[in-house]
Amino acid sequence: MLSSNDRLDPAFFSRSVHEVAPDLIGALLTVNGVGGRIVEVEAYHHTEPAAHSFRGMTPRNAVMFGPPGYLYVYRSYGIHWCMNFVCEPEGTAAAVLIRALEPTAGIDTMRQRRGTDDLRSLCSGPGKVCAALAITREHNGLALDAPPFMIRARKAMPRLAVGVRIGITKAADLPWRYGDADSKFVSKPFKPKA
DNA sequence: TGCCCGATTAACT
DNA sequence: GTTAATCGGGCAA
Repeated sequence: MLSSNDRLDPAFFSRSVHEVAPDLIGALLTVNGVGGRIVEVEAYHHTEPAAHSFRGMTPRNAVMFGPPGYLYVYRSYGIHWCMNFVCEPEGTAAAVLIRALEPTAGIDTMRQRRGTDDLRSLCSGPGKVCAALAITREHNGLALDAPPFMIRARKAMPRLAVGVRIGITKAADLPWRYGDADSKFVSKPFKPKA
């Protein structure tokens, strides 16, 4: 699952999105050395209607149907980019959306790209993450275990939070949003445990 | 070809 | 809390 240098490889991503998603919380993600600690993600699976892959393969979502450990990038609301890690065995068409990072590397670069100095709003949302990391259509379909990407397993176990996904209307009740319960860098607070 | 709507964000009131 | 910005994908005709 982990290579000797703690880099996450395709075997890590070949598991269920519901194992991969929580395991990504606390992992380090950088693109060309710029990035931070993953604090919020969401899982998407072809069996539920909120997933882009729900209605089969199209030119846009083709990468989701490919092997795990690759990046799926799409344009959101005609304005933003969102990045996903393809998971599960090839052909499953499941992925994890990266929703928020705690900035740790290349902070000045991210401040410039985002046009703000506020650390908390630098990467607190999927569109913001891609803006800060300069992710665009060009990165769609690239392997995650090779430059410019670097994904390292977490060093310490965070307290996990789970909730419903944000900004969707279909399958809106599925609790497939995962986060670090103690991070203040998430896009929206997780509802406290009942 | 046309039409509707979205895995969002920032700037409003 | 509300809403405009902005455009490509997916589906109906």
